Amino acid sequence: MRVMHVLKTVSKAAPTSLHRSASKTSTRGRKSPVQRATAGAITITHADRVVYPGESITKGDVAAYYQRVMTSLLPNVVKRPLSVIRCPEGARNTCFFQKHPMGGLHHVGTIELKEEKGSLATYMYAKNASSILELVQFGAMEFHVWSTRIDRLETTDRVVFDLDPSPRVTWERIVAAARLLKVQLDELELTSFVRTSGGKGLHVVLPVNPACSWDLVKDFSHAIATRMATGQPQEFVDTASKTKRAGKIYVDYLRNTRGATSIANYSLRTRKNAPVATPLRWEELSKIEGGDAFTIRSLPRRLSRLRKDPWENIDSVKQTLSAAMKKLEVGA
DNA sequence: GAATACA
DNA sequence: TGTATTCAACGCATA
DNA sequence: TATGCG
Ligand SMILES: [Mn+2]
Ligand SMILES: [Mn+2]
Repeated sequence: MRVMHVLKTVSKAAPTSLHRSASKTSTRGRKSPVQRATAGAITITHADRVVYPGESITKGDVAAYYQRVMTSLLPNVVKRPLSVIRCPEGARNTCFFQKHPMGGLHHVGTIELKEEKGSLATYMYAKNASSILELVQFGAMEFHVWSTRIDRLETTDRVVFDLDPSPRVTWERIVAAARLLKVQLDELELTSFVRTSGGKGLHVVLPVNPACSWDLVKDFSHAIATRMATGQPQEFVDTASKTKRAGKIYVDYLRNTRGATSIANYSLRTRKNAPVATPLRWEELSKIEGGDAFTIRSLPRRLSRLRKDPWENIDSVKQTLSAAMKKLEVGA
């Protein structure tokens, strides 16, 4: 069984189905009945190729995973500039970060946008399930999004605090860091959300609605990061240097700049056990084992168990940074 | 993984 | 037709 | 200007 057809989603209510074809010769010569019958579907070639060697997880498993989580993945991905990490020969071989579209894509949106140097470049964005699955066919494993939307690139609707621990920081300290951050945001009357990164750390994310300037989210998140690093210098740093980070947690506020990306909810990571960046309820943090607690194996079970996405209401929250920013300036 | 160059 | 080669990012901060 | 970093 070496090719697989992944059908387009018909509607949110109807789950997608997945067809496997055992035919190896059908791809040669005239189009086979199978290919013709699945017009509009995405073909996954080399579905049996092992892409996570330690776990014997195949490219077909990755496609099936993304199909399974699709209705949860898409809301926070669609119509946002999208980059991928591709590993055409598996997570243990050469992987690369890709932001520009490659030849052969038919279901991925493209947008010309101005880069920092002033020139235009073409970026990708997901339009629907087919966009994601086509990128999987091209070897995409991880999905990274901008904190903005393609129809209003100069404003942002997210603040992302990326808590990046040095290797020896314990999980308990990372959880404490996220909770401390939440308390500070609560005091500023800002609602925040938390997710595992799929790596070692956590992300704390707040919606900004209506969307605001890049300058404002950067200044705000920088001010918070600096306050944490100043208040508890034994625990936090606000610069990326690994040397200065030793034994501490880097509060990475630089996700909050035009062109920066963050891992998308429900994206896999190219790490051992195929972990998933997983949105959580704050109350769950006490029983989570680590930033890689949910994996390609366990996440679908979690999804079946939950009645709604923990971040379901993120875009219903109306809040801005202006009042909070003023309080910070006064307190500084 | 796909496009290209070449045997 | 088969096989080898090449390519697939960018912006910020710091030193 | 050249890395380190995500
Ligand atoms: Mn991180
Ligand atoms: Mn290859």
